[in-house]
Amino acid sequence: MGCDQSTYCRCLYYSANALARILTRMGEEEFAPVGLPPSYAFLLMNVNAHPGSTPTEVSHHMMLAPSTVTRLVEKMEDAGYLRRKREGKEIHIFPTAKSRRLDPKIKSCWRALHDRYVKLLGKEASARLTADVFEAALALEP
Amino acid sequence: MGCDQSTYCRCLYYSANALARILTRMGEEEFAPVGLPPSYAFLLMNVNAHPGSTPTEVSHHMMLAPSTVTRLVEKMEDAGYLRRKREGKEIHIFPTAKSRRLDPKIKSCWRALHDRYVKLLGKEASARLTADVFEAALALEP
DNA sequence: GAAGCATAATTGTATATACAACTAACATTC
DNA sequence: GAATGTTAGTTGTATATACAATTATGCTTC
Repeated sequence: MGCDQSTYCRCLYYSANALARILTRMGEEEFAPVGLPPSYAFLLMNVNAHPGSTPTEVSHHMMLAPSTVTRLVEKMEDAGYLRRKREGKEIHIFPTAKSRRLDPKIKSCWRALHDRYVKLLGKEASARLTADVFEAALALEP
Repeated sequence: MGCDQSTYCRCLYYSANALARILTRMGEEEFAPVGLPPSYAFLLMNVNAHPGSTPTEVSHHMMLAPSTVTRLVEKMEDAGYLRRKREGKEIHIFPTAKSRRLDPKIKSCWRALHDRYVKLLGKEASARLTADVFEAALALEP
């Protein structure tokens, strides 16, 4: 697949998007046991680890736009996993018992996802790639 | 931003998606002069280079699902950039004059995008990263 | 040459995400 | 203490993308 014309595969926009799509699909498969798409599971994991975070904080942690966090939190509140508390102009997000109970399962799916790509890429190579990709994201961030 | 908890940034799902989102935004900015989002511009570039491709071929080149290609081509046909010709059970996609005329501009925006991230990451590092990311995408592809 | 299988493309519907515009609360300054 | 600016969050709307189901065509085999 791809790259017989030797131009696309030298484009980081193209390659990074291709990789992200593949990992998103893998993530959806591996997170199926928790009954939530990976982005929601990540949000719960984040709030479980940092109860009382504000949307702004979450958006920094997860490198997402604030409006995206609003959307995700909204749905998880409707589904009974999170609770929002207004305090002045800030909002604090808290996990419910339901979210806490799910935490071990989320973490085990997360490990399964990790193991799956490590098996295909190799332990060393995948660790290096992940670090390089993350570093590039930081360097390019506006 | 991100990664003060030292867990997320070791997750390729998370890092790859973060990088892809940043590059998508950069792409949107750099491709603004052609008046099309980068994914459409890429499609035109591909069809200009390979007139008569089938959607299946394009979906392989661009590493996209066939249904996504249908959607993209549809819009570009409506906008007068592409033309579909049925031949038996296959479809062949051709550029119109409008698409061919746009080609140099698309390529110059593409170069601008390239230059922009190279400036931030360095020539060597970005070439290596792009190659590694692309190779990983191939290795993980189902 | 009809019945069933295989392949190509499309459509209906859903997720993930963002930007720009807006609202609400707070801070500053005169 | 009213006018102005600033920050936090939300909402309206749009893009990018996919999966599963469907349609349309062609291929095989008996």
